[in-house]
Amino acid sequence: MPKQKATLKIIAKELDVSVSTVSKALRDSKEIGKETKEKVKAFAKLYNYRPNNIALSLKNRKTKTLGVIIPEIVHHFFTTVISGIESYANSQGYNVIVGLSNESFNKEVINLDTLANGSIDGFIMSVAKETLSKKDFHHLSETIDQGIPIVMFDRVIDDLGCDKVIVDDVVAAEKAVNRLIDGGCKSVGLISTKDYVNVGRLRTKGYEKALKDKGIHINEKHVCKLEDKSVSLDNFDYLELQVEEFLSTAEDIDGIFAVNEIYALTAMKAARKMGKNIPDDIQVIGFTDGVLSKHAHPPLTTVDQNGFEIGKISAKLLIERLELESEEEENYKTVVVDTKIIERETTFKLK
Amino acid sequence: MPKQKATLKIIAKELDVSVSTVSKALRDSKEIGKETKEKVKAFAKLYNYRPNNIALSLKNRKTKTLGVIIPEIVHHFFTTVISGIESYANSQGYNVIVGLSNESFNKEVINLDTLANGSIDGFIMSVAKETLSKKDFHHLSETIDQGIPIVMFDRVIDDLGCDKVIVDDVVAAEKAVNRLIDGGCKSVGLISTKDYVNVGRLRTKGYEKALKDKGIHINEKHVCKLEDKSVSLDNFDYLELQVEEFLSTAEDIDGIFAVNEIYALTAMKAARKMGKNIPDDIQVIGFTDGVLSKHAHPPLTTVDQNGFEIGKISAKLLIERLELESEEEENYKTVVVDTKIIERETTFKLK
DNA sequence: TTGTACGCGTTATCAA
DNA sequence: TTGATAACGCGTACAA
Repeated sequence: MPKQKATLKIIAKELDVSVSTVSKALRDSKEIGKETKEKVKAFAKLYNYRPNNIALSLKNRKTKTLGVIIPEIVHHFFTTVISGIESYANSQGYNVIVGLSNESFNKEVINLDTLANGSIDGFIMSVAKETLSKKDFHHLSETIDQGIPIVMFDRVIDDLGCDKVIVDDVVAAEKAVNRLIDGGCKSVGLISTKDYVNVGRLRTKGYEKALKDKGIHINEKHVCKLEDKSVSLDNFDYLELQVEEFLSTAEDIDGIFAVNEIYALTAMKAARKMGKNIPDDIQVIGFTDGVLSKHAHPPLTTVDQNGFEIGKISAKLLIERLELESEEEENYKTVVVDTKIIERETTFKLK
Repeated sequence: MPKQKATLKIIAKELDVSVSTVSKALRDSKEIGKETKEKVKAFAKLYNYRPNNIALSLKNRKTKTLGVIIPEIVHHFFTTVISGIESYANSQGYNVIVGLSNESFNKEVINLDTLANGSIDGFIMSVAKETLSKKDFHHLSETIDQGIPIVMFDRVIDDLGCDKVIVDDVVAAEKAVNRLIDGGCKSVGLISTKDYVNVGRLRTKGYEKALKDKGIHINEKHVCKLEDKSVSLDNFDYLELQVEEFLSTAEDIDGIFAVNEIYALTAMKAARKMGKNIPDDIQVIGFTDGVLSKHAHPPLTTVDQNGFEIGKISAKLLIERLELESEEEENYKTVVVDTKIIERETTFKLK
């Protein structure tokens, strides 16, 4: 077993030919004689030669790797997106390097900075919450200015020159609410976040729009906007209290649209505590189709964000841009990915 | 805004000095005059100069990036491990490149192959199930022979020259079973995988050991070994059938130790279907503390694998080996990470 | 104090 | 048909 890694140089020396001959032989150039070619190839196979990626990257000024920066990785939506990115990237001969911002502005900047120095050809990212609230996007515009394209998904910044992949939260929420109404609900309640959280605001908007379109008056007792630093699992108990209070002051609610899984599960738990049955007394639809929904009791009907598709499209947009010869083409796209409702057992079947 | 990326060469030309002067000035070499230094530094800052990682990698024959290859990323345990890896790696100036095998032997080989050609300095990986059942590890030993170190975690191959990070599955399983017995269970059932899955086999062993140590005869009707390509969520229905059958042929079971979350939840579901109450009729302990356990109904008592720690230690071991000058040191370590039981509501409280 | 030359591994171009 | 050279961007030993 050759402990030394094979390079063109080593093969050349061993075979007593020049480096360029070896290179050409291996790439099957017709410049090289049949005999030499065979000799070189046999030797290369024996020594298990592989071209050195780094050298190629340096030469081609392309690394064929994508930098993905996300706020958090222990999170179903983001991992699904990564899955989609990997899948498409690999199929196109690209690798994926992952950076985590942990929702921190500084870590996001550092990540961007380290990777931008030649390690990657372009970024796919979802912005950290801190960055969003700081509204400081100079690191993003700077990397774009340096000629490194970015594709943003989900948490997106409006006026930034880059491709974007999003879900239409308003439409998705409308779908969910309509589904509840079609399933027979008379009073649909909403469990959302405070309005400063982007997705919460948009999904609330969708809720309102759906009701208005059906000519239903919006009862503010049916709307619950939770203060909730991070939709994590740690503050679950506090959430529970808030939701119980909400449900007990709006006894007539027979359908709930919750803007995420956790809220939906909390609502189900609270309802059950009040002796209500799901879906017979209250139907529930959540948002984001994660493991929780699938394994809830009963399994939760949800609006699927389609993370895999988001990832795939993001990778596609980025790679297309990377491989576009003319860098002039600055017609940035925003792709809206479709959502669909995954029917499970917290809603009645439609006939 | 400079659209062109700054290089030493460009700065040198612009300032009409030599490339090495610029290089030295930026690295604060005392060889360079104060004036020149300042001039160069100012210019570099203006042009936002950063050394090109790729060129450095080529020169140093080190990429300062770690390749992580895991079977699946939409999976709580693995993402927790990645989190730990990232955290330590970044603190040491390393990046992390992620490859997914999707439990496939071929994809694992391809991933290893593409990354091994200079893109990374070493691997951290958990082996695909298919690789495990094929028992074909030539790709692993070959990359090690090429001088690229591997650290394996969780799904580990015994006779392979590399560092390993594992949880003592036997002991952890024993703990779980003992906990059930201490909690009053008379007939503890096991839901595990077929024996060729390493962790399944070891946890089964722990189950058997715990019973033997208490002088309890092992009833083969109490043991269920599921055939299960990937513990994913897609084949849930099929799983359910198998578990239901198992439970109905062993009616006396009053405690279940399941080797993963999904199996545990499936068991709970099946038990409930049979009219049994949890924990009153059957107590349950799962393995791997993920979101599912936390939000199960009722919340599931589990053995926590401590993925973050596993990731951190893996990264530490790998980086230490990478930065070891003497490559001779082949005293490979196997670190055993401790597990603990997270008490929730599928077991009785101990007095 | 500054500049030249070299090498990391590869390929493209041009010369032999 | 083969070989030498340059270049990608960097750092450093050595020469000026």
